Amino acid sequence: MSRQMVRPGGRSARVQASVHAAVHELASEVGRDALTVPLVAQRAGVTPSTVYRRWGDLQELLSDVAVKRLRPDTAPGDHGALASDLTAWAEQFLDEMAHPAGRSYIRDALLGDPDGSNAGQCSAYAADQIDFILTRAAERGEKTPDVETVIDRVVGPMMYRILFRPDGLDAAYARRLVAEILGSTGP
Amino acid sequence: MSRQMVRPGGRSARVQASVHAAVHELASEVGRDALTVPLVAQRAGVTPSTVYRRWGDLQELLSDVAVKRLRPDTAPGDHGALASDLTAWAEQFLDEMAHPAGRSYIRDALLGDPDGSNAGQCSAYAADQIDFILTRAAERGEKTPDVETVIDRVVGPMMYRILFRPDGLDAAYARRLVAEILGSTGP
DNA sequence: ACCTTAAAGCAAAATCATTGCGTCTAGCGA
DNA sequence: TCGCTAGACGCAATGATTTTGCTTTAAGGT
Repeated sequence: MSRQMVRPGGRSARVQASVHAAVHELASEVGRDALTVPLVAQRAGVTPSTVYRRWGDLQELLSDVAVKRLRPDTAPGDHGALASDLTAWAEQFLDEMAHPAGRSYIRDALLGDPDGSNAGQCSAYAADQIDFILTRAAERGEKTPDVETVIDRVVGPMMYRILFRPDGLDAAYARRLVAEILGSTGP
Repeated sequence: MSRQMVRPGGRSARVQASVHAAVHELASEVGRDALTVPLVAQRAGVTPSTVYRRWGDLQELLSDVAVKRLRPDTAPGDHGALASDLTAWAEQFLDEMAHPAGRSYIRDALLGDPDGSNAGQCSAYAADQIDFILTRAAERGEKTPDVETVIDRVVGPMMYRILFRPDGLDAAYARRLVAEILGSTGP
């Protein structure tokens, strides 16, 4: 259940950071599939029981780390027009998510507690970014589709292909989806 | 890696059937999260090492079972027109997949060997059903979108919401997606 | 009917997961 | 500032799962 810190500062925070960093490092050293709780714990300098107590099991931990990694670290760029903003965002999204590492993170995020908000978090990140882009466009006076429409027509299809048919995805696909949605709503 | 049978008939097949059945039964008796390899093996009347040798780990086994369960057992119904056929199919698809059990199967299917074709299989099942519907409509002389378009505009969005935002999904959503795609291609 | 070999059983060893209990420390009120 | 207190961690014992070497079984071909 991804027990969150009750005491944000201090040791608790250090342990969390240390464990997250350990997952991160080991994932690239030995591969995601070779991760085990004892291995991560040793690298993090904590005991396995600490990890089990805080995260429950390896899946929860990985899910937790994945969500953090999937959080966008920067606001969508401003290219002056909705079409360019959305296209650039979709291209970058697809590029990051379609890489093997990105796919792993997504799958891990889907695995956390079923009712837990981990997958929902990821969805919310994307929705926030899209909302930001659309709001900015609206302030420019552009006619915009709403967030749900963009999710249905751009994010959904991209994610489906990333998860279920990871081959043959490229930036042109993202551009096509964006072009189609703007064509039916835009100027 | 979901080692397939090299010897289709005989003991190998019986073991596979027995193990699959055991997963199935136990999943409904004790819940999917309580499944363990030893438990499944005992119910199936095999030794755990057999399961580990054939499937590698529990995830692969569940993924294998999930794909089998997700295979449609019946051809899409004929309602006389593309719009009704597609709508009915989408409604049923959403209904089955959005239920907790369906979501579990999908998530399990996504977990198999990353390069393995388990997730791809599921996608292919849907594509086949859609192709069947579209081909039948074309034979009636109706103008139809192509399969990829239906996947992008109907299956992708539905699957995204099932996986990432499982709340507030209903048949009306499926109907809306189908209506929108036919509106832009159809009569 | 015999041979070959993939696949299953068996059992020991290794690794991982779980849990009770004592210790420590961050955060809080006096 | 100085204790309190409760949550979080470490340690260590216990139980369960996973892995592995070796043996046995039986399917499929000759």
